[in-house]
Amino acid sequence: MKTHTESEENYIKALYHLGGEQPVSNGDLAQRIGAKGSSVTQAVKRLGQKDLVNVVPYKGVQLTPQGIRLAKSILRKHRLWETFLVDKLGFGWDEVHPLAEQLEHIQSEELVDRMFQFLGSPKHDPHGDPIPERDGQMPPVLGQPIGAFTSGAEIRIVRVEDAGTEFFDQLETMNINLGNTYEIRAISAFDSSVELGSSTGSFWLSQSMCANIYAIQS
Amino acid sequence: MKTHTESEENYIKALYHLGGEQPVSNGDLAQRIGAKGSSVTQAVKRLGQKDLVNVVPYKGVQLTPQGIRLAKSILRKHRLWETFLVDKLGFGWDEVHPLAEQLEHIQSEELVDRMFQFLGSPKHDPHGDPIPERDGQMPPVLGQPIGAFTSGAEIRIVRVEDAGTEFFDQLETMNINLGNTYEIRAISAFDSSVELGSSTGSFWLSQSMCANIYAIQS
DNA sequence: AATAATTTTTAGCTTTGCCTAAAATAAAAA
DNA sequence: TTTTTATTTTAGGCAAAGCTAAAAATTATT
Repeated sequence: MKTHTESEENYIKALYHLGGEQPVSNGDLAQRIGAKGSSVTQAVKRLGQKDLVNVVPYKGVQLTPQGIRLAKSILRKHRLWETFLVDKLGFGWDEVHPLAEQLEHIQSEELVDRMFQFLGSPKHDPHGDPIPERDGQMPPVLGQPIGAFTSGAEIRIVRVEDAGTEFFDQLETMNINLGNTYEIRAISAFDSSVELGSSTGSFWLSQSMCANIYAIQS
Repeated sequence: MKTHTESEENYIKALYHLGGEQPVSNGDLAQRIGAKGSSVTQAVKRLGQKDLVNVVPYKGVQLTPQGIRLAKSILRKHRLWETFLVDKLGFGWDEVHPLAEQLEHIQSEELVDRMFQFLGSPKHDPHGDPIPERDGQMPPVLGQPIGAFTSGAEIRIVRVEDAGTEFFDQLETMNINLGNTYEIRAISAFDSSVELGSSTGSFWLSQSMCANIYAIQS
């Protein structure tokens, strides 16, 4: 696999994040990358010449199969690094993202493979997001938002949205972690907040918290 | 500490490698970096504007105290990453250098500190080279070339020069590793090769091998 | 000391990747 | 269906980093 610049990889990542295999508008891409539209126009032109994207002027940009492969390999690296940083180095959930953005550009298949092994062949990263496999296959996206369960359900937290530092802080202060299990005690008809119960007591979770926390029936 | 480009960091590293705190000629630097003299001239001009080096045209370039601090911090990262790759991921001695060259540019004090802890606060990297400390202090450079010992001495291997893949391969096939202990059985008056003995037998080491392997009396 | 050889610098060109401002196109409103 | 608004592209600049070729300075050799 050829080698790409960091900027190129960032565009590919953004494209995959925004549209997956679907086309993405110049404007959305510009916003995501944090550059001006004109810069994006030429950047995607360069990517087009490398057959990583298809560009239809004034219409949108779409990843080619090659582009998708690359996007997944970057995502794999990103999520493996996050797993390493949290599991092995003891970083907090909210701290690892910017670091992983640097580390994901390190070029070495061998390193990725060894890291994967070292981490115990994880299927999901510390937020519960699926880590693409070597061949590009995606493990299942786990869980449903807590708000989707009905009263009485026994649930286990399996994933949290990357909804910013304040959200992660709130999780921390409420001592909510992946793997925790709760019983849904009540759902407010007024504001859709949810009462979760465990052996150590019970507490209420706002609707916006619930929307960003995913669980499965256990 | 401000943030620098990878190219800048590579120049600083090369400067430190070639001259330490002493001035270095344009030509030597160019050769080390793998660029043309003219490119080096402008590069060091840029570094001069950032107060990382002092440039005397036609004479040479010298790291400033700031530059030295930066050089050591890069070297610290490089050697910590090498340690990680070998100790934790099981890479071979000869494989880690190019990878560490990428990883040494990752910007995060926190990451370095945590990695240092995770590795057990190592003082030397897998080749036995000293890892600069947080504050820039250098642990001792260990050992003397094997050729410097006299017959009968009990020695322990503590460091090997980074003398290329073939050298490392040879170490591997001869099963020579850091920490191994031997007795110096004989020194050839003809070609200065050395006979090393251990519990499992004895063997002869050429002068060039000896020159790149460092040991201490044990 | 004068000339020859080497090293270093300057001048000018290339690519990547970003910018602003103006022109062109597409989408929405009248 | 025009006209207005919003989006996208082109055109022209700028900085980092590299290059080649020519000029200048330094070092070495008669």
